[in-house]
Amino acid sequence: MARLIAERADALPGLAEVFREYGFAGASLSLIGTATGLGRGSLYHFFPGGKNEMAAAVLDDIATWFEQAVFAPLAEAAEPRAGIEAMMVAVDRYFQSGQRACLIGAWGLGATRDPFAESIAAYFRRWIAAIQTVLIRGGIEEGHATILAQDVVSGIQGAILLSRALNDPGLFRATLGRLTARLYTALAAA
Amino acid sequence: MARLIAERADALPGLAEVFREYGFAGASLSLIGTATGLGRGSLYHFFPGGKNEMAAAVLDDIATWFEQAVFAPLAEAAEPRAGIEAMMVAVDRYFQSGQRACLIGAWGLGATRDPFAESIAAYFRRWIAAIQTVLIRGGIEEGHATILAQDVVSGIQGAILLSRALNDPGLFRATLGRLTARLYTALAAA
DNA sequence: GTCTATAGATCGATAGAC
DNA sequence: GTCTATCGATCTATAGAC
Repeated sequence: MARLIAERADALPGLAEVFREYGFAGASLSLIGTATGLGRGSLYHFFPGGKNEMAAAVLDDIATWFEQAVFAPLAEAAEPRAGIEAMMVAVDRYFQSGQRACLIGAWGLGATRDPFAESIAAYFRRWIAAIQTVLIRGGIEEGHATILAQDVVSGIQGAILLSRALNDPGLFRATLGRLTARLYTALAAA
Repeated sequence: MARLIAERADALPGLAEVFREYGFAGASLSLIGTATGLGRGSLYHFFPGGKNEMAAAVLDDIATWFEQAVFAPLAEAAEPRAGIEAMMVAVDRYFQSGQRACLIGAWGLGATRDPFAESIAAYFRRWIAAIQTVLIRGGIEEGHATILAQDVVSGIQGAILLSRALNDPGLFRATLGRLTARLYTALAAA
């Protein structure tokens, strides 16, 4: 039987879960060891740079995942509205209707941001650009597309936060629906 | 000359700053001692329950501050639009155009939420209710007022997060402006 | 590559002098 | 009330056996 953890990448989901739930400072090597099933020796074998390297790898992994599971379907859809719909479905699933926090967003709020500031900023810049491109392709003027894209990303992050705080997944899904409708309206008017 | 820290309340701003920046787990007693100018002995004199009691006191203090500095002007303005304007000005100043994180929002995203879940939820419920009341007073139907109020609170939180992540205070102010405009439009149509 | 043992630092919290 | 000293626990990281 194959080992459960054969390479570095296999540890990333467990790592992400612990970091997301406990933050960088709160994610102890004990918690990480339990979540990944790896001892200290193995963890430092895969991540010689310790927690910092683990965190960087997780951020990278999330960015890669969004690239293929969210931005690609958004850009490659035959039609802007279909792309937006695909993005929203992926977002709702990934964030579990707002009950699963956005690790990158949460880290941007505190001092954890500093060592990873550029990764965090790049993630959001990329997301905004991906939406903006689709809106421009749909005939919306560039400046307006920028504002709409920022509002959507900001709106999704706010909805995660509020939906989690109020323990109300319905609030997240309803907000996603209204954001989608706003983009459709803007596209219809363009 | 009077002591700088004469009572528990005097330590709260320093405590809030450390908790906001480093999170609950990352806020060590060393950092807290430096920020407040208090030794361990004094801290445990004022907060016998340790970090948990400090955190609870900070959450309480923030809720009280919002009550008088944000919700009261919102409710007591002669006219709904003036109340909303007063709220937005207070919010922009308090969150320093999005460069200062919302401690309560950030804590809701991680495991720190658990011991304080009710305080966190109550803060956001109260904020939403305060806006909703003003909108209803302005003639907006209750269900619509709920959605608008949720969108505003969620939008503010998302704008803090995105504005901090992108290090762009202008994004926060612009988003506040658009949220205000949406409420004005809804009020004008009511 | 994975383990245990442990170093060395720091953690939250307490005790007792003043 | 405030301090210093210090406890035991836990932390990150390393070392070395297998």
